[in-house]
Amino acid sequence: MSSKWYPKKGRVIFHIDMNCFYASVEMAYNPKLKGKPLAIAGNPEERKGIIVTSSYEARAKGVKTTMPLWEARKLCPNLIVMRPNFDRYRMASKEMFKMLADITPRVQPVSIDEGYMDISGCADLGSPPDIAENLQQRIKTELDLPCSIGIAPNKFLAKMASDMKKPMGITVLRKRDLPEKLWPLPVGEMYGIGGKTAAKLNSVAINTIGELATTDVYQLKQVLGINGERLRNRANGIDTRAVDPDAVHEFKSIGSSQTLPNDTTSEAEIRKLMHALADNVERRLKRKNAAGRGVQLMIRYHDLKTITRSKKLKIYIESKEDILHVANDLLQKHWNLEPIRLLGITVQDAEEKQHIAHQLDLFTYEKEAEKEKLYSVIDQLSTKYGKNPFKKLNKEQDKNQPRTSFQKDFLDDYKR
DNA sequence: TCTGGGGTCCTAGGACCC
DNA sequence: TCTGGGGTCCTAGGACCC
Repeated sequence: MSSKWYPKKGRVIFHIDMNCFYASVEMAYNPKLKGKPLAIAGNPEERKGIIVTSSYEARAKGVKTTMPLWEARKLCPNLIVMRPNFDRYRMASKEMFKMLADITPRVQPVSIDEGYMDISGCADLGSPPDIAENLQQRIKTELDLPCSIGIAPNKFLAKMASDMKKPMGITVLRKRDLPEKLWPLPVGEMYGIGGKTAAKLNSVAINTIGELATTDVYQLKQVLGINGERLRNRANGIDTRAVDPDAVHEFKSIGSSQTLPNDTTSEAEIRKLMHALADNVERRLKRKNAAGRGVQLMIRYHDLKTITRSKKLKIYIESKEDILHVANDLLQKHWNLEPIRLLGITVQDAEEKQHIAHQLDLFTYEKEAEKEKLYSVIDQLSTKYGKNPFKKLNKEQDKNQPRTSFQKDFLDDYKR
């Protein structure tokens, strides 16, 4: 019976989307909040008072994500405002993903409150709508959290489907449903199309997803470049991306940024913030047992103008001192001395240490003197041998080749 | 009284190499 | 003799998402 749901070829993908996640977790913790207009927001005293999430009761009054707190209060005077409790949200998220993993190992978390599942091989558990129903009920009963589930032959359609019925919705979106369920929607509703792209499309009289689906590819490319083709495919229900359970480990950057209480040019304040940011990045790198090969500094000025300046490195770094060293250098070079509103430090090209191989040996030298020496050697070598001596070194060592003269030179230089 | 903080992916130009 | 074309790396910015 149920197996007729499973196509001979092709897949069955779920997208699970937790409804108003932060607000729902708070209500699960404190049921007295249920049925009330609740908003999770930053600190209004530090001008971070924007809405992060709100309950449906608050949304009914017009409260929206990213709205400034004062505006939300104007729309909804009895709004209950809470600061975020990230530890709670992380715990709830972990429990939720465990329940997904009980169904299949093919689970790909995409954020704290949503993820994909590939249940193509789960015919013995029942029809997809039954599996979805059981999962939704389990999350509701055991965690007291509502979610919506989209069922479709690929990730894009599953994502669009989960969005169609909230809260506690289950929506099936098959290819044959597209003309009726997907195509009438405005292009701006499509995942991957934001304000800018929607405006561009509207300017050439493409207003619905259906119109996007049937517009000539070459015409679309004129407006959107290569992305035009991809979006057109999606609008036609074409998306071959796999559900990848490992994607969650393949992070590429780790950053920290913060808006200052007031715009400032005070070097003491700026230095303090730079330390805090570098410290935060170091802590999170450690938690992931990772290191990175580049540092990016972000400066947002008083007028909201934002610049980023980055520096690629020849070695992997992980310590606060190294991160700060590079970030301060960038700040010194690029700060135009105007009042600063926000600073951010990001470590780029990050990798788990176990994947870094030989470079690791190099940054385990902990003593400052050794490190200084290392840096200067690297600088000399890079002028001598090109941009990335270590890459060459690795390649050659990986092949178990005898030492080249290059490697000998390097080691001799380093010992000296 | 101006919109936070965490990310990813893509583009485009210049440098540099072959 | 007089300037092609492909490829990669680096950097900065933009768009988008949660």
